[in-house]
Amino acid sequence: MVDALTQKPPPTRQQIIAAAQEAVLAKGFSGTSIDELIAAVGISKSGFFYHFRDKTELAKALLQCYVEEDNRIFDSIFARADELSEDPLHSFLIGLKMLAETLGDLPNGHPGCMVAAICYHEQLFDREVRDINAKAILGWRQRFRERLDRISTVYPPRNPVSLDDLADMLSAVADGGIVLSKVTKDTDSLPRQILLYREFVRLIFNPPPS
Amino acid sequence: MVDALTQKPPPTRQQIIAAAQEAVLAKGFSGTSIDELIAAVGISKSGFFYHFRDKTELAKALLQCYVEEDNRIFDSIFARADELSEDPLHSFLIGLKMLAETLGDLPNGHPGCMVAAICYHEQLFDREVRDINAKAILGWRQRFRERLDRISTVYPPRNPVSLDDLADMLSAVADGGIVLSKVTKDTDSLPRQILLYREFVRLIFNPPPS
DNA sequence: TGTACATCAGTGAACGCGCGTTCACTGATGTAC
DNA sequence: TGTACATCAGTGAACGCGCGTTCACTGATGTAC
Repeated sequence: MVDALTQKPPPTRQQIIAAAQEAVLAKGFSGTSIDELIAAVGISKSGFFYHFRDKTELAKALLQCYVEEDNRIFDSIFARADELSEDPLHSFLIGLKMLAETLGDLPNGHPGCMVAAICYHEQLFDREVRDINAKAILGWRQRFRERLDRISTVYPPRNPVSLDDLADMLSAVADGGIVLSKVTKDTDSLPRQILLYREFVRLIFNPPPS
Repeated sequence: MVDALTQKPPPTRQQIIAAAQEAVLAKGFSGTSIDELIAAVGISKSGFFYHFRDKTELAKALLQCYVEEDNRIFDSIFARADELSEDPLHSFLIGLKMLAETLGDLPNGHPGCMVAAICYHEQLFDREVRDINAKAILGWRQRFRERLDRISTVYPPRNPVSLDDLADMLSAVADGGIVLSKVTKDTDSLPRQILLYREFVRLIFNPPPS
């Protein structure tokens, strides 16, 4: 759409993935037909099978794309946060604030989490796809766990919580916040949930007022 | 299964819904065929259409059943918690603990949240189904919001948070925790997320140590 | 108590459309010598 | 520079299976009088 006006349209494979992403998040995987994807992209059915051996390979690509994009966003947001503060707690809080803002700026709200969507189709796929999903979640755990570790050396937590669980909680609140937003059609409730999580982190690590 | 040994097997309609619930949470709605449901229940295809006008009416029944059951569980857990403490904060904390234990006792982990599953199929259904979904989430908000209101009159919150958002956060953490559990195959991470939420509530309302 | 009718909980056969997949083929571009 | 071959990014037609849905029908139970 946007690229139609610029020099190079995205390669066909990426167009298929983009169309599939939107459709799968709105109708489920089996509810999304190859016919509708090729109609959206403007190729023939055999064109689709040139890019993907079968439909489950599309699911794999969809998931991989989503996870990579997600990680790119996290990378850039929290790298920027690190530039703004050297204190690990402040940097994390700044990053969470920016994450909430980024999510709030999405025009139609977050389209949905592909990890959750695939999770609710797990029995349709082989171990490989499920492994990508598990690796994604464990990757986020590790990513945030590292920050929480650094924070806790400077600010010992006020009460003993598992830092792995606290790291996971961000994924959980995001996933749950997305459902909340989609179902209530309140695009702002996802960022507000992220900010609540931020408040929790602050309460846990902030030294008691002396 | 269990009822096969007792006097009366559950009525056919309930058997269909039970089979569908399991299948839909594992393979998505379109990925679940009527054929497999009637094979599981042991009736003919026309038998299915005696109970449901079409497939989307099954989705509606599925969702309604799930929400009602969920509300029954919340009712019983938090009623029991109210018996154990008159203090609104303590009662809520007790209820959350019991909720975590209940979820942890599920033998194969939580099978999945039907509200989230339907949410990721929204475009397949009409307004009625989506309304049931929205009403369910708003019902949970109201349910927990009332408790938070009572708590906050006794224990003014330590920092200004929206009690609606805090109520929603329980749904979000539960929904996200379910995905977390399913994807990582760690059935215990859902209850641990609930307990983290509990910790957050405690931190917000507990009076600072004097 | 017997008969007539109605409702309940299904059966069995058929239908036709849409789905994912395959296969032989093609024109444009790239590479070797 | 010309020719031969290979690869890329697809096309078009066909296939057959499974899907949701319909329709006429049925035996068992319940109800009216």
